[in-house]
Order: sequence, then C-alpha cells, then structure tokens
Amino acid sequence: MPKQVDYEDRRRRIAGAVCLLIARSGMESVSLRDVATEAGVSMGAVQRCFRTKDEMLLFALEDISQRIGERAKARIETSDAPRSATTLLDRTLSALALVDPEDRAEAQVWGAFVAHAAVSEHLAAVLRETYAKLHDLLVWLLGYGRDTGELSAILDPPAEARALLALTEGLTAQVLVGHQTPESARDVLERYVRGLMA
Amino acid sequence: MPKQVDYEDRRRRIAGAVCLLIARSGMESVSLRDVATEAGVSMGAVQRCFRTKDEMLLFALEDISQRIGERAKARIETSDAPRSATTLLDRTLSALALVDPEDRAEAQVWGAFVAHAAVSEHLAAVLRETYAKLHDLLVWLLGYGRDTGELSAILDPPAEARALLALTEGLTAQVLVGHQTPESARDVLERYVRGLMA
DNA sequence: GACATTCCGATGCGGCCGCATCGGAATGGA
DNA sequence: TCCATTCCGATGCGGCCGCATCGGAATGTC
Repeated sequence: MPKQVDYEDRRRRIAGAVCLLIARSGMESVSLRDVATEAGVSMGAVQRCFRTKDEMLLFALEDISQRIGERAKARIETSDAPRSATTLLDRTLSALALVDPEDRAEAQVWGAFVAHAAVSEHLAAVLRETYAKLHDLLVWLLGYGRDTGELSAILDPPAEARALLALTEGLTAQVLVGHQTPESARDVLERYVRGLMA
Repeated sequence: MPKQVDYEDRRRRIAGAVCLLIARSGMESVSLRDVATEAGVSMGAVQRCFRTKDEMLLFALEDISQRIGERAKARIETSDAPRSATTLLDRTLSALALVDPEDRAEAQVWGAFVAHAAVSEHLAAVLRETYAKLHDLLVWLLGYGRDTGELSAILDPPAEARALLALTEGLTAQVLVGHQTPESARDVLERYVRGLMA
C-alpha cells in the first residue's frame, strides 16, 4: 500500500477555500485554479478530490450546512446553567441569523448558495435538509417553552418555527446588504420572542 | 440628425433578457452574448447601451427594483373598495413575498442580486434604496392601521416594518428552495398580521 | 533495493468570456 | 441627392475557464 492521503481532511480544507473565495468575491469568481491556490494545493489535487466543480460546490455547501447546524445545537447543549426557554430560543436565533460581524463571511456564503440553489436541484436538496433540521430544532424549543409555561400556550410550534426560520433568513440578508444593522436585527428577534411569551 | 434610437426602451428590453437568463440558469451564466441573443439584438447594440457588463447588471437591478416597488404601491392604490388596513397589509406583504408560482422567476432574480450585492457595493446601494422605500410603505400601512384602531396601539411601526420586510424576504428564499410551499408562506404572513391586530 | 501502487503537478485543449475596433448600413436635414 | 452623423454587426484579441492526460514523484511491502 503506497502513498495514502486523508481525503476527508483535504476535502474540508478545499471547502474552506471555496467559502473564503465566495466571501471575498462571490460565487461566480470561484475557479478551480483559485481554489487550488487558496487551499495551498495543486489543481490536480483538487481534481482528485472532486470529479467536477459542481461536486466540489456541493461538498462545500454540505460542509457549511453541517457547521451551522451543529453550532446552533451547541448553543443549546453547552448552556452550563439551566436557562429559560426564551433565553435559549433567543440565543439560538441569534446564532442562526449570522448578523454579527464575525459571521459576515458565513452569511455571504450562505446567501450565495441559496441563490445558486434556485437553479441547481442538488444544492436545493441539501438546503432543504438543513432547513428541515433547523425547523425541528426550533419546534422542539418552542414546545419546550410552551411546556414550561414560558411561551403562550396558544402558539402552534411548527407554524411559529417556519416564521422564525424565515425571519432569521431575511435578517441575514438584510444585514448583509446593509439595510439593517446587527443591532436592529437582534432587536427584531428579541421583540419577536417577547411577543411569544405567555 | 441621423438614425436615432430609443435607448431607454432598448435598455429595458435588455434588462428583461438579463432577468430571464438569471431565472433560467443563474447569475454566473449571464454573458453579453447570451443577453444579446435573448434580447434579439447584436452584441454591439448591447455594448452601445451599456459601457460594461456591470453597468448592465446594475440597470437590470434598478429596473426590477422599480417594478417590485411600484407593484406593491399599486396593490394599495387600486383597491376599488375602501379596505381594512389589515387586508391592505396582507395583500401588500403577499405581493412582496414573491411566493406565487408566477413570481418564481422574479424571486430567483431578486435572490441572485441580493447574493451578488454582498460583494458589489453598487448593487448593495440600489438594494438599500429599494428596501428603504418598502420599509416606509410598511411603516405607513402599520401607522394607518393603528390610527384606525385595527392594529394594536402598542406596536412600534418602524420596528414592526423591519420584522415584516425581513420575514417576507426569508419566505421568498425558502419557497424558492422548496422548504416552504406558497401556501405555508401565505399562512405565515396571515398569522403574523393577525397577531398584530388589536 | 526493487517493485507495485497511489497520487498529483504540469501541461494542453477546446471553448467561452468581456471588451475594443472599425467599415459600412441607416437616417434625416440641406 | 448628397452629406454628416449616428449607429451597430462582425470580427479579433488576450485571457481565463473546466476538464483530460500522463510522466514521474512518493510510499509501503517484500
């Protein structure tokens, strides 16, 4: 058995380079050459990892989707003190909205993929899967809050979760473009959650 | 004075071709050649109308922005019967959310420009202007509803308008990707407006 | 150290890109 | 009709694109 390589790791490093390039100058300026340079490997290595460019982009989306999903879950599970449902909800939504300056790059990449998914069914499928997971997470949080009596008993968790997820997505885009500031976006979320309280 | 041409009209026809191509296969596959073909003119004519490709895209965004803004206003002004503020609000939001199947192409184009604006300050400026106008429209509607007593007197119109605009944007994206159906999106909007009622 | 196998850097190919150029068609006034 | 002016279709240029190819470097086994 000669020369072996950790493809999984290299794939992720290449995905990182893809995201960096998207954040720097948009989806349409992502070329295999630039990705290879940015990742510090040769074009040949990139081609060995991914049969086509589309495959590479798909992997990059799966990678960033997973990262966002896991980060949202982590915000809940790593709460050292027992927190109120509304606090958990607020923290989770803030994480999903990607409005903080340090999340800007990730928000750009996410938006680029969402737009591209409109003309690529493969990408759209990955996004739907991610949205579904986030939806379930929010449904659970809302149900939990209702059970503890913090949130209004009237609310319909699935319907509210759809609204919340759409709201965070919209806020992400609007902060990105500069129509809202990170502060105003957080304020919108805070007000919304307050409106859900019993 | 020899040969004269209605540039404004041609510009708009070219912008239409740009939008059609974006809807068909995404922003990154918009080339001057394809645009010219789609618009039924030669590349030279396109180049005469727009000095660069970026200028052409900018104009296309301005065109579609104007169309969306005017359509939203038209939905209010053309109400033949005196309608309730909540009905007006609901109709306006439905128009802005671009969730109906016949709006799909427009939603795709809008999303593509939003994503591209993340790396193009010129485009972002146009989007901010459009968002500002839509925001003002919603503020007016909310204030009107509050004055007539239909909407809760507690609400803060500017803050609510920010939430509503973000919500419609998010719904547009999620319907586009297929995470929500047009029906569920309209349901989210209807529920939200109902929650604002006094 | 010889070898089998895996890996990949370098290179080439055909094609499309945005943009510049320019000769001639089109047009309206003198 | 003739001309001045506007317009633009055709063409070319340099460059980047995704992808295919292949000779040889790297590496673990015997």
